[in-house]
Amino acid sequence: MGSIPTRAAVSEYRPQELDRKWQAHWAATRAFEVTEDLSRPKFYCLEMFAYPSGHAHVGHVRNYIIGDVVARLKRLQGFNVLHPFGWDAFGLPAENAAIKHGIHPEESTLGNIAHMKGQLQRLGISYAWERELATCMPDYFRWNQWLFIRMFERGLAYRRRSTVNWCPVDRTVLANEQVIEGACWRCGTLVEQQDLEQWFFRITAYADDLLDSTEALSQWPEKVLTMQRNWIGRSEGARVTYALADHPGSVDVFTTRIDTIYGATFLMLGPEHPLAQQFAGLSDDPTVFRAHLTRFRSQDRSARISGEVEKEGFFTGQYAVNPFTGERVPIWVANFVLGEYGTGAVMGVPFGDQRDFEFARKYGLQIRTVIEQPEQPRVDPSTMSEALPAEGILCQSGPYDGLPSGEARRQMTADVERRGIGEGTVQYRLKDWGISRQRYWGTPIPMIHCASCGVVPVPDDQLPVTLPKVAQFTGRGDSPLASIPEFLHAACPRCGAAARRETDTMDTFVDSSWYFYRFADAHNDQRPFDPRKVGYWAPVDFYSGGIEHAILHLIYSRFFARVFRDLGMVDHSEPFTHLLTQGMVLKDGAVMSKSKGNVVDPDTMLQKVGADALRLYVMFVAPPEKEVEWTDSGLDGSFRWLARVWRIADQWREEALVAGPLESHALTSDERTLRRKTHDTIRRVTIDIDQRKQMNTAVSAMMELVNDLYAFTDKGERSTQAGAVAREAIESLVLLLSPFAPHTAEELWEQFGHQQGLGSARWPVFDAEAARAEMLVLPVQVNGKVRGRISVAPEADAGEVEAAALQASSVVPHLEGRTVKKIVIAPGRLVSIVVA
RNA sequence: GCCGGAGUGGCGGAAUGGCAGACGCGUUCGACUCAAAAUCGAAUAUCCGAAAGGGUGUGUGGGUUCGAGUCCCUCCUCCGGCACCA
Repeated sequence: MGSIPTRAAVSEYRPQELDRKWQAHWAATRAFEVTEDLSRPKFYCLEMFAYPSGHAHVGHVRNYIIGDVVARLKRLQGFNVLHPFGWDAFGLPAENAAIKHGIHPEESTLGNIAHMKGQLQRLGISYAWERELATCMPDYFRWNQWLFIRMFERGLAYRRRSTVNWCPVDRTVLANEQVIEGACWRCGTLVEQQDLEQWFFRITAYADDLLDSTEALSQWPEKVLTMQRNWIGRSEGARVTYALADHPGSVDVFTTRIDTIYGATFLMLGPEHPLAQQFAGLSDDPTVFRAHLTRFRSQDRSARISGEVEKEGFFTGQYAVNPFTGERVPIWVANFVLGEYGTGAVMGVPFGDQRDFEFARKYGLQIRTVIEQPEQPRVDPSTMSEALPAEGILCQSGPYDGLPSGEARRQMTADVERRGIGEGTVQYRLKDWGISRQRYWGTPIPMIHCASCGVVPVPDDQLPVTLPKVAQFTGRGDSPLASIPEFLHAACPRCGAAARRETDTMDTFVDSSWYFYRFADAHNDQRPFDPRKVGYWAPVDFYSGGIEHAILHLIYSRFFARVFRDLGMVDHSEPFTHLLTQGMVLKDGAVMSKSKGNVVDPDTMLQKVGADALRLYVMFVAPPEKEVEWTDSGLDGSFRWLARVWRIADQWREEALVAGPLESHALTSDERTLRRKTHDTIRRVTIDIDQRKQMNTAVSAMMELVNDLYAFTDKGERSTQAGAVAREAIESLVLLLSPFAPHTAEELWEQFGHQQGLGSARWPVFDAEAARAEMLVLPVQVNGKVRGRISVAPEADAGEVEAAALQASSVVPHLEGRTVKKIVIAPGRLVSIVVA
């Protein structure tokens, strides 16, 4: 039974033609450009901008499609939608390519941008391209410099010595990302550590703000919030001063367990601790002492590579006084004490800390029981096989005996404060953000070093400090800018004397920490942005991107939002209201990469099936957060389905065009059924995209509607209203589909007689009355197993439903000879009968 | 080690505590065709059964409930993050 009536010849679905036609139309009508409009609600939809590597693969593209579905939905819902795109255009790969191939980074970057922009346009992503920005352009990075100076003025940008990764063969500093298992990614040489003067951003000033506000980010994935909280790593404790026993001076330690201080039988310094150096001089053999220190310090780095390094230490020959017990305790240097956390020194409590326990056992240091559990005998240290970190009741702790741990911490902290030998403090794992890069292809740090005035900012009216043209990239020497005399030599802005320009550039994460504000006012040449424009558009309502930025970019951006807030330029603290972290697209079980040769090129797919099938497939294959494996057969399926939509629309077009208005009271049963499906689909697709961000189930819902449309068509029913009902179904479908398959949708919309285009269409409205079922079919369970089903009116009361259930022919046999104990009715869901 | 997340057909996946496997891929069958492709339709967890029907089934074992993929507890596996943070 060939179900398709053979009236007119069915027109063929040729998506590539539609892509061209509608992309040209959108460009000509500037369909996605926007301006501020206070009469309409705004919606700022953003995908993380791209590093212009040269070619976007389908893994990148997935993110842009997710954002485009949301942006197109929101436009149809009547929002004024800002949906911009730009380029994270500074960075090491371009500079390394310059070293290797001799192409200037600017040239290769701009070329890559042009190519990738073409790729995105061919996908029909609805960007407001007039707001496009590239961070490597002076009209963008001058505002990095402007902001840097504002931060410098407020003490949020400062300079100090710090340790960096240094490759001795390439003679250059490497970013952490470029250190692969302790070695330089380019030449494979083991990376060394060097102390250099570096610029830092004082992100730690906002540690509590950043931490506390995670509570308010209700539309962020819990996973990302957890990662950020761990990264900030707030821990409450106390700083306690130990006096040296035999010399003037003291050592501060940080502890979260001051309640165990009576068990602190020794003290440990990290190898970087200044006192360790001093003690070397006092020791019997300073040379051996210093050799140990050096060995520990180099160990610390290799420990990160190999994982575990055995806990080791040595006695310094010096003693400190435990301020609570008054005992002399030996001071050791230990290889596992971190110089950069807390005070760089810790008290050793072998009873309660596993590391201290192992250390004490190894070197025969005293272990003292200071916590006991109610109703249990006091632990004998000689029988312990591991530390007992649990809280409990203090013992052998002088006047604090009998106190529970928490209360003891409060009292003991108060007591050290009263005695002036410490205080309650908070420590963070978060460190200030080192932004100096000894590289060329980045934003020059706008500072001048003057022998008499010190570090002086470049005056605002001399910004931007631009990058000098470099003819040859050798990859040798320190900062490439340092070897360019025209750049290096500058007059001090304050005294006019000959001075030296800062030759480091900024970490590219600076560029990406505020680009979302610049999009609101992308061409402002007076300031980074007009606060009124940002006030209209920001914060970003929907932000999507890779999970790899869960900490880095997303915490830096939250930090910058606070800086702008405190500069009075934005009125919020959180820049991204709703965050979606999209999963990666794998091919052959691995992340796509050029080196693995498993890249799926979107352009190849576009030639094969068109933009819409690619977009639809990527949305249908799995929920957006999930990692997915690319399959060609799935793509073919999406193409076939779009062609199926095309054909059914073609079937009904003529009848739809001549059909009169839909009269809901005059419909046949089949017509009412299709109508119900239409409106149920509107409801489901709207919720799936708008609220749940489950694009895959939205597509499923549309597929069901199309299946029902075919079934409806198959019945051959041609009442006066059939065309009107089919028209409503197809037009609704076209609108629901348009965020996913905009080219096909525009074409069908036009074919159904709409001259205005989807730009002036409105998202379909769910009609609850049309979606209401006439009869409900309820399953009937007997003792938890489905034994039959009954058909009841939606408004039937409990008594009627109960009676129908008990009389259902397939149910009756299961009730025979048994007593009905209970009947549970889940309204509109099922009936559950419990029998004895 | 600590902190997250996840385990459902051959595959991707779906299920406000209410008919497990929607939708799609694949496979099989039918229609159309001289034939094939495309298309349209049907079937497709598993076991017993000719069928009607029945049993079993969402990593493991328990629990709560009239009812558990979903909630609670135990364990196993996988993925991700942090990892000597005192």
